[in-house]
Amino acid sequence: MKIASWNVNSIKARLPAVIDWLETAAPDVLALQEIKCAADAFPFLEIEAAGYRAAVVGQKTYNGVALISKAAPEALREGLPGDGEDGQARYVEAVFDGVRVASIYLPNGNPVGSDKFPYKLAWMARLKRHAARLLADEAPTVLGGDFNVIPEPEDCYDPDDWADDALYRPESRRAFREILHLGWADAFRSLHARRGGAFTFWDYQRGRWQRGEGIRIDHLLLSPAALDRLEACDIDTVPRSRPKASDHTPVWCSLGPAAEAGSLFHAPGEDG
DNA sequence: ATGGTAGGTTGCCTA
Repeated sequence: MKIASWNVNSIKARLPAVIDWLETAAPDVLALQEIKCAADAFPFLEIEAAGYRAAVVGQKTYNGVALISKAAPEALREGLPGDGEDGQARYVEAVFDGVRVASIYLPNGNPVGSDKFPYKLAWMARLKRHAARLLADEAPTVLGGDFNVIPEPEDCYDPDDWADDALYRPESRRAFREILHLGWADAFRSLHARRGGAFTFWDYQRGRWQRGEGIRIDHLLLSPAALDRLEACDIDTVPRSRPKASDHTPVWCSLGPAAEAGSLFHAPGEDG
């Protein structure tokens, strides 16, 4: 089962690129962020013509997330619990063939001196609470999305350039680690221990793509049951290389079949 | 110290 995440920076501007990627990469589930449109303005017909369906939590102009899938979504959750006053469209979650997948667009948080930074940290605290509850569920789970967090120095072309940015501030990185420490695994790092220079975002400005100066902020966090099934994970930089590209590129993972009941553990003495 | 680009909305915000 192939699961991917991609911040498309407007689904309308990126529709041909998304259709092309669905056809070439053939994910079972694709979590989109920054679709920048209301649900009733989402291009459902074009997505369905490509053989997929869409669960959309939309918003005009800003934010907006979706789950594109081959299978029908079950147990659909629209919005992150914990603040009924929060109207920003940043979270959608559903179960596909027994695997729960979330599409997360975590707040950017810049500039750090503004109220956007505490909003980011409060949102991360809400996400932590929800992520803890999800671990109590038996369904293997993938939290995919634009987390707007650079976890470690090797996830950035030049950490000094980002020292005071909300994406790299200690508070943001600590909150990200707190979620990991609940029992979630960064799928990319699980398979590529210290591979530096692997990025998912390159700023449109200053020729960052051409210079190879990116950051890794799009992540797939796996619950233990999903991590047990992890077979591959990588970043597909091809979409970022094309004309009219999003500033982000897809990250994907593939999960093998679920282990059968009773085969989860080795019998005593089996390993010698 | 600043500006550079892209997208959406509308005379400016977000990233």
